[in-house]
Amino acid sequence: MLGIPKDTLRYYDRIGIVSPIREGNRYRRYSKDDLIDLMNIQIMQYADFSLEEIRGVFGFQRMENITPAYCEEVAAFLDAKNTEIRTKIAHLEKVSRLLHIAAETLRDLNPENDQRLAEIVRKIYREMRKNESNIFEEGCNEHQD
Amino acid sequence: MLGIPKDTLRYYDRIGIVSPIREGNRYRRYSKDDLIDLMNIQIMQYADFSLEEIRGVFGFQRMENITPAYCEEVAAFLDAKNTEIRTKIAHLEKVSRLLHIAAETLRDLNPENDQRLAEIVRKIYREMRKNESNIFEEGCNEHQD
DNA sequence: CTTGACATTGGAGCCGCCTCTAATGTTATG
DNA sequence: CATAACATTAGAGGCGGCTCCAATGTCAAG
Repeated sequence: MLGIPKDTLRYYDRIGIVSPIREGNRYRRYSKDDLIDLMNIQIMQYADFSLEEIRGVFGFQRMENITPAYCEEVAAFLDAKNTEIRTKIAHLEKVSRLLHIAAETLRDLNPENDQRLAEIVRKIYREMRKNESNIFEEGCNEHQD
Repeated sequence: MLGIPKDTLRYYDRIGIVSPIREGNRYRRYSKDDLIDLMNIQIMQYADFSLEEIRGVFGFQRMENITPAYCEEVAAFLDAKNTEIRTKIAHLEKVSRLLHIAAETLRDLNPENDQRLAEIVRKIYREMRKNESNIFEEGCNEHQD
């Protein structure tokens, strides 16, 4: 119904994310609530949550304690995730600019493009390792790609 | 020097991505060119390239055939990657909006927010499965999260 | 009652990218 | 020349999320 392969359903059961009841013959029987859970899982996966995170949310939600405090807690969780997503977007934006300039430079070789590419590469390199010591400054200044 | 763990360097050697020459005692000796390769690898990894893709690029580049045609080929490769990145960004933008609205809805429960959230979830659900049949319309219309 | 199509299980394998271990070899230092 | 601190290797393990397999159990149709 949801397009989830059977092996995946069994996997979810195994790791305790969606555990349908069993009939007398040990066959899994998915209730409406299970289906809703599975749909929520699909949405949360789309939204970049790991199964671990999803399990965390569901673990709490299954108790019927839908208090304002709980809502706030979940909202804070979502906000944190959103911050993470925004960081990823910022990273990808930088990468996109880098690729654009790199392609441009390859297509139209001139000092100005070279300059811009070298600049952006240096910037990225610096920020890639802003938490490390800069030991590497010694033997690498012939980096003239 | 570059902050790359030794195990990683050995791994790169094994998979043939950066293979330094060996001294008489079989110890790896990294030349300046190797260092430059490694820096380029770091940049390309930052830019979301897999080692497989990186190997592809390097395999060609090591021959000295830096013809315009080759430049164009690499540029096209970068463009393709950029398109991919832009797709990812678009996806994450959608997710970010979803998370924002979800958090808002949790914090301020009212029909209007509910409405917007349901709307966006439905939209995502539809586009998540635009290539599948919609068999699932039958038993799931009580999805009132 | 047989057959075929389902279900069940534990366990292995896959992907990319490391990361670690154990057994062994080489080098610098005291 | 002993010892410590490096290097080497093959091979295994780990992550997350499946995916597949073989051996077995259950059920509906003919």
